[in-house]
Amino acid sequence: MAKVDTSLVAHLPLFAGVKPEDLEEILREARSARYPKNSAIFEQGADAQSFFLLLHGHVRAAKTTPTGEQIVVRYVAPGETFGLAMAIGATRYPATAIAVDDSVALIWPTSAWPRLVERFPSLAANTLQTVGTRLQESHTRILEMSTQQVEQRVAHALLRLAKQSGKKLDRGIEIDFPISRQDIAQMTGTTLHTVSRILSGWEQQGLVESGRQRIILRDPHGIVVLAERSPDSGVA
Amino acid sequence: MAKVDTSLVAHLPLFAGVKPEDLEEILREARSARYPKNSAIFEQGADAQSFFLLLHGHVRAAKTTPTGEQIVVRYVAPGETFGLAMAIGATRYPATAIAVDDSVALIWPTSAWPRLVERFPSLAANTLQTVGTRLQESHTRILEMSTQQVEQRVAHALLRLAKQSGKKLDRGIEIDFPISRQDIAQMTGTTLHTVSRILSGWEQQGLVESGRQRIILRDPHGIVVLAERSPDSGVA
DNA sequence: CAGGGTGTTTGCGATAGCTCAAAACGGGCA
DNA sequence: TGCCCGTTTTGAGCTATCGCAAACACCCTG
Repeated sequence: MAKVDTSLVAHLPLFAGVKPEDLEEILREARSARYPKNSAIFEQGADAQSFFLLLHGHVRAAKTTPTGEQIVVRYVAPGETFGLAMAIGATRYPATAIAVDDSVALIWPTSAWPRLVERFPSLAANTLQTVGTRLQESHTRILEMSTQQVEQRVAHALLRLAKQSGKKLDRGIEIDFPISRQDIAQMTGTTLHTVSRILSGWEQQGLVESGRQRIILRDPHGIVVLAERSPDSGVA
Repeated sequence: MAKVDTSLVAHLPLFAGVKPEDLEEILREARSARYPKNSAIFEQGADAQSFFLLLHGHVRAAKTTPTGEQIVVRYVAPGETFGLAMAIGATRYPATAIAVDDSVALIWPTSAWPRLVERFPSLAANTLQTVGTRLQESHTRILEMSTQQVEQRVAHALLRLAKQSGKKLDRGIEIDFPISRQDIAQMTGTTLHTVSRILSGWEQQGLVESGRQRIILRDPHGIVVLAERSPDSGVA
């Protein structure tokens, strides 16, 4: 277990207002681990023994129904925390976390959280902020699912992914991790078939370029237009 | 402005782990106000000058799209906090809060939050817990909207309302505040027409008894069955 | 007690998106 | 290099739910 360089994480929102020497103390309680592509980090319903800070790679958090349907709760990008069950008073993970790319994360034992929060109250405040933001985003998503059609929802989802994990290319913006039609369907509350049809259409119009688990937004602005277009203002 | 009796609020999750004398200090910073039925407490987009703890009544938090569509984010019951924009680092309210019944709330100025959290770190921890729980619920709602049909979603919504704000009657459980078909539609991502049709059907089967802004679950268990029934297992 | 207004019910198309089915595709691995 | 498997595409019906429209019922007010 290599020692973590504080300079790599000092700027993260989680550690805002934490003194460098304190940060070192916090990091001493963590270990780091590597997760190969497609490996599970934790399973929904399992005992929440740890919480995580993603350093490299990308992680998909998904929730499964008793009947086996899944939705993608979110994609975790480097610098973000996940598996914070303890912070919300849960003892089990409410979702499953899978590395969608080779990934590296810092891991703290859940049991360390109360002590850390006591010693460094800004941790609680910072986490509150993050969780609050996620709650907002979650409400936005509900609003979208209630009021928008599938095409607009897919547009919004891609734009968010591009903002969070977009890689600038000459030809456009590429989503920087493998993502399937199925994944997008599970983010937007539709089926992979519908997503496929939509992307095919967009490809024809030159809005995107896509392939197996790969999407490039060639005309981000055009997609913004789609995302904001009111349901009936179709091109005559 | 009458002084608030600590015994009324001491047991609330928000104040868990706060010493009685500290609680008094916290309450000294608050004032209380009365909101008549159907009055606005704050508007989406307005400057978040205060945060609230509901003492009596019921409050509906709703989010509006640029195009005027609304969804109900949640109903606030007595003992719950709302308008915590500051906790999540926002300066404007992300939703509109309306008293659906004559209501009374404690009000703190947003500016007091940082000081309070500094002096009483358990406030942050407790709030984190609450917000985390709401995030969970929010994810559950997304899961439902993605995977269930309208009838099941309405069933779940009513069951949650009954649990949160149900009043036991001989004939069943009554939702203890005025709620319209439209409101339920905005909680479940459908239209008031569809909700009306569903409730009419249920009324025929003796599952509910309902009228103008009033719903009584006459057979809660029957509704649980509906809520959990897989999409296709209709009665032949 | 009548009037007006909000909330509710119900009918009747219209349709977005689902389901089922099958073929084509692409990439990694032996 | 060729095979195999997971992913994507596309077609063709089907239906749950919406959208519109109109009639209705209840409650509060004057």
